[in-house]
Amino acid sequence: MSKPKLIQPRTLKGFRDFPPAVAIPREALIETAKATYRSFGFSPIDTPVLELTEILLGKGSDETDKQMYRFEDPGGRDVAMRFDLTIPFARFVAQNAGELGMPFKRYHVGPVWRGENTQRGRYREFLQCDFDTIGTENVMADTECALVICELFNRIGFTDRFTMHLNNRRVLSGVLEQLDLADQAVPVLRALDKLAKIGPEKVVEEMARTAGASASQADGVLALARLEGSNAKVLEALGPIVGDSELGRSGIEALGAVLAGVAAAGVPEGRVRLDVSIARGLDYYTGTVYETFLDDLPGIGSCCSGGRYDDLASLYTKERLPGVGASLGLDRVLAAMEELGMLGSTTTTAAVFIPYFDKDRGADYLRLATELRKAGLAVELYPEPRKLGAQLKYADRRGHRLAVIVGGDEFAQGTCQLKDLARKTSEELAQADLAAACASVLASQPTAGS
RNA sequence: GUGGGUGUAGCUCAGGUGGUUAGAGCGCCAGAUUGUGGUUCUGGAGGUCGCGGGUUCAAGUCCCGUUACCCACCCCA
Repeated sequence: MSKPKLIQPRTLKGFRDFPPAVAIPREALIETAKATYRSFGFSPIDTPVLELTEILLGKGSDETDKQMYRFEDPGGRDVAMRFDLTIPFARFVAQNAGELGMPFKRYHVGPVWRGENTQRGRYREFLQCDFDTIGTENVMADTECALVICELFNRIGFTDRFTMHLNNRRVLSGVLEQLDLADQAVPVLRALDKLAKIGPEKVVEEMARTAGASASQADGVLALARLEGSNAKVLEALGPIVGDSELGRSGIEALGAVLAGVAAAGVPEGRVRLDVSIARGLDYYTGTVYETFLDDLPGIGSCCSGGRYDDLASLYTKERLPGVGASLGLDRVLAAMEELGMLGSTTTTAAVFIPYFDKDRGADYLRLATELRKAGLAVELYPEPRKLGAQLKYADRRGHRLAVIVGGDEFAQGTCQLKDLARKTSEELAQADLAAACASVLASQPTAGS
C-alpha cells in the first residue's frame, strides 16, 4: 500500500485563480462595462481564442511574435492564442462585412494571452473589454467614444474622480511635419508618451538616441506638453504651433468638435483634459487618442485607452474600415478599487440565507427557499442540518445580508424570524410577508442604524 | 529578454556570527445548557522552512542551480 504521489497544485506564471472574494467584484465590473456599452447601442460579439498564426501575425511586429502562445494543433495547423481583441475583430469584420452593415458598433469582453514578463497588474492571461465603432469617420463617433468612457467610470463608481486625457495624433503629426521629424514619428511619440513618467530631460535624451532628434527639434515637440490652462486656451495655443500644416489643423478641428460634443452631452469640464503630450505607444492610431486616469491613483497608469484608426482590416480586405474605440483595463481598475477600499468582502452571491436546523423539516425549507427565489431573491439554504449558531456564524462570515430563521414552531404557525445580519436586528413576521420584507431590507443601507 | 530583491504554518511575519522536539499574532476546527452570528474563555489541528543539489560531525541559517512573486528597463491592458 504505497501512497500515490501527489501532484503539486500550482498555476502557471502569469496565470491566476479568482476566489469568490475577487471573482464577485470582477464579474460585477464586467457586467457594468457591458451594460454601459449596451446603453450606447454596442452589440456583443465573440471570436475564438485560437486563430491561425498567419492571421495574428499580420501586424508583423517582432515583439508580439515573441510574446505569442503558438503551437501546432491536432490537425497540424500553425495556430496561436490571441494577444488582443483588435486583430480578431479585424479578421471578423473582413470575413463578415457583408452581413454586418456599416457603421458597425461592437463590444467584446474576453481573455487574451501574452507570454511577456510579469509584473504588478501585468499578467500573461488577462481580460480585455473593448468597444469600437467602425465604418464611419465622423467625429460624432469619436465624441461618443469619449462619452462611453466617461459613463463607464461614472457607473463603476469613480464619479468625479477620474480624468480623461484627450489628444489627436494629427496634431502631433502636424507639429512633427513642421519640425521635419515626420518620418521619425514612432520613436518620437513613444518618447513623448513617457513624459509624465520620466520627465522632460530624459525624453529629450531618448528622442536624440532613438530618433536622432536635435535639441531644438526635441524641444519643439516638448513645447506641446508645456501648454497649460483651460481646454479652450490650449486649443487656441495649438494653432500657431501647428502652423500651416493641413494635417495639424484638421486635428485641432477634430479636438474642438469632440470637446464641444462632450460638453453638450453634459460631461463636466473637469473630467476631460486636452493633453497634447499623450501619444499612446501604438502606431496605428491616426486621430483622436484617449487615456483615462484615476484622480486618486494616478500612478497606476491609464485605465482605459483607445483612439481612432484609419483602416482596421487592411490586411484582410480591400474595403477600407476606419473606426474608433477603446479598451477598459479591467484588472487595473479592479486593483485600484481594491486599493481604494471600494470592494466589499462578501464571498456569497445570495443575499438571503436559510439555516437548516430542524432536521425533520427538509421539505419545508426547500419550499420556503423556492418561494423566495420565485419572488426574485437569491437564497442559499444550508445543505445539512446543523447547530443554528454554527450556521449563523457561517452566514455572517460569508456576508449574507439576511437570515431567515424557521424551526418547527414557526412552520406550525406560518411565521418566521427575519434577521438582518449587518444591522444585528431581527423581527417576527408571517411567512406570507417574508419576500416583501426581505426586498425592503435589501433596498436599505447595511450600516447599523440607531 | 536584461538587471536587482524576496520566498519560514491558510494570512502577516520572528527566527544574532550554522548546533537539541522551528515560534508569535491573526485565521481555522471543537467545546463552554438542548433553536441564534462578528466579543470572551478553554482546547486542538496545521510547517517537505519554495524546489533540487553541494559544503559540514551538524543548515531554516553558508554556496550553486532552479522555480514563483515583487521592483526597474522594454513594451503594454
